[in-house]
Amino acid sequence: MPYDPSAFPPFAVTVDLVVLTVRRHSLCALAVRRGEPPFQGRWALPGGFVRAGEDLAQAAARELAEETGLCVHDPAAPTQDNGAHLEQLATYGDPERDPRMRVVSVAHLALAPDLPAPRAGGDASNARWAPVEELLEQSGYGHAGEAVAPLAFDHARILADGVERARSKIEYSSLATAFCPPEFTVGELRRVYEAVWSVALDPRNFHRKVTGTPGFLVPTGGTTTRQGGRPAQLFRAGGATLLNPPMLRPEV
Amino acid sequence: MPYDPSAFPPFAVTVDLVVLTVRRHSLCALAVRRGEPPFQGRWALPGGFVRAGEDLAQAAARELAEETGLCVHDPAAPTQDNGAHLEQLATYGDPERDPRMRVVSVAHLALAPDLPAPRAGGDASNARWAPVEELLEQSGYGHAGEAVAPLAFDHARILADGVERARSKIEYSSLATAFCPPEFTVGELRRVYEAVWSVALDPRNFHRKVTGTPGFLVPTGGTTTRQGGRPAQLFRAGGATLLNPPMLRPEV
DNA sequence: GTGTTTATCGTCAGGCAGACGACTATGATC
DNA sequence: GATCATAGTCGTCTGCCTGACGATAAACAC
Repeated sequence: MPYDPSAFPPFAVTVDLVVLTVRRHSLCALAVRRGEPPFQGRWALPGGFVRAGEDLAQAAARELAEETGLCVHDPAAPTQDNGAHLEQLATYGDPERDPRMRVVSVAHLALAPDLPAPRAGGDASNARWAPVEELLEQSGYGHAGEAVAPLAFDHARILADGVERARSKIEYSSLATAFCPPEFTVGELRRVYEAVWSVALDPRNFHRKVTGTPGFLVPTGGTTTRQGGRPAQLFRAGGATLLNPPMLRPEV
Repeated sequence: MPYDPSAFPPFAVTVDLVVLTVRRHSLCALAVRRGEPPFQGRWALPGGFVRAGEDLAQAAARELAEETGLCVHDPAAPTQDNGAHLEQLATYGDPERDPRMRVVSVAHLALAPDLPAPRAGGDASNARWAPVEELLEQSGYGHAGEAVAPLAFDHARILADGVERARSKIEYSSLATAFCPPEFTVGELRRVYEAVWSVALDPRNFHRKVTGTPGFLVPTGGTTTRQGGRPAQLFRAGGATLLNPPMLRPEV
C-alpha cells in the first residue's frame, strides 16, 4: 500500500524530566508548578514539546538546561564534569493521559549534584526540590500521609519509575557519583547511597567495597574536613562505569 | 500562555518489535521484508502505527499478535502460559530516521518460546527468524562478515539494544523461562542461557543454582527424555520474578 | 553388554560480604 | 590543654556463594 498521510493519527510528543538530586540526606526531585490548565496550580515534572528538527535527547537536554541551568555530562569528554547524567527512562502514551489531545511523553531521567536553587524561567516560586516520598504520597506510589495534592497527569507514575531506575542502577554502575560534586569523599558517596536507598550502610564495609573496585574512584591527593571529624581523602569518579560485583542493596 | 495547537509539530508514532526466540541453539529475531519504499525489499523489524485510541502496550501486543499469533502473557493471570513476555524497550526519535516524515518509534521487546513458523499477514516468505548476529552484521553492531543487507531504518540499533536488554535481564530475573515452553527441563533452560549469552555453562553448577533458588522453578512431577540421555525432571516457572543473587554471566 | 548422552549429587578451595573491633585525626567543649 | 564527639581508615573473622571438577544414574543406539 502506498504512503498515505491519512493512515495514521497525529500525535504531540513531549519530553518530561525526572531530575533527581540528594539534599539534606534525602532524595529529591524537581517539581514545577503548572501555570495553565489542565491541572493549573498543581505540581508537575518539568518538560515540554519536542521541536520539529530536534532529537529526543536534544529536547531533554534543552529542557534540563532551561529548568536548572545544568549542562549534560558528555560521556565522550569526561574532563569537564560540571554536568548531569541524562538518560531516557520510558515512554508514556495512554490515550487519556492528557485531556487536551493525544500526547506521547518520552520521559528522561537526570541525576544532578546538589544545586543552589531551582529556577523555572526565572521564577523560583514555581519550582522546588521536593523529597520524592512527599511527591509520591497520595498517589498510590508512596506511603500514606497528609501532603500536597498529587502530581499532575501521570507524573507520579513517571516519577516512581524514575526513582526505581535510579535505585537499581546505582547497584551495578558508578552512577551514584553523578549525585556528587566533581571531588567528593567516600563518606559523601556513602550518604548518597543511603539517601537513595533509605538505608544505613556500614561505613567500613562501604569503604572497602568502593576503594577496592578498580577504576571506580581516583584519589585526587587532596583532603577535606567539610563533613567534620578526621580529614577524608578526596576522589574523582574513575573511568569504570560498571560495578562488578555490584553494590548490594540491603534487605529492608 | 493558552493552549495553541500550532505550538507543537505533529508526529507519527509507531511501535517496532524486537521479537526474540531461541532456535537451534542460537538467539534469533523476527524480521519481515519490506514491501514498499523506503527500504523496499530490505529486512526490518515488525511494527506499525499506533492507532488513535490505543495505548502503546496495546499497540505492541496487537502487532505481535498480527505477526506471530502470540498472545501476551499477562502477569496477573499466570495460569494460562501460552503467551510471550512483552515490555517496552526504548523510544527512537531522530528527525532523520524516516525519510518520509517525522516518526517517533516506541520499540518493544518480546520474548517467545520457539515457534513453528513465522507469518507476516499469511505470507511466510516475507517473514523469518534470523540469528541476531547475522542481522547485526554489516551494521556496526556485530562482527564482520559477508551477509545480507543491513536492516532498514535504525532497526539494527534497536535490535542491538533489545538483545542487550535480554542478555542483561536474564541475569537477575527469571525471564529466561519466557524462551521455554510451559514445561521444561533444567537442561533446556541452561541451553537458553547458553544461546542468549553465547557461552558454555557448567551443567552441574547451573543445576545447583536454579534448583536452589526458592520460587524460581516448580517441579511438575513429570519427566522427559526428549533431549536424549537420562530422563530429566520437568519444571514450570515459579512465582519468583527476581533472581537474587543473580545468575553470573561468565567473562567472555 | 558396551558406549554415548544427559541428568543429578557431592566435594573442595577461593572470593566476597556482613558484623564488628581497633585506631587515627580533626573540631568542639569545658 | 584535656576531654569528648565525629568521621575516616585498616583489620579480622565467619558464612555463603561460585567455579572447577569427580562420581553416579538412567535412558538410547549398536
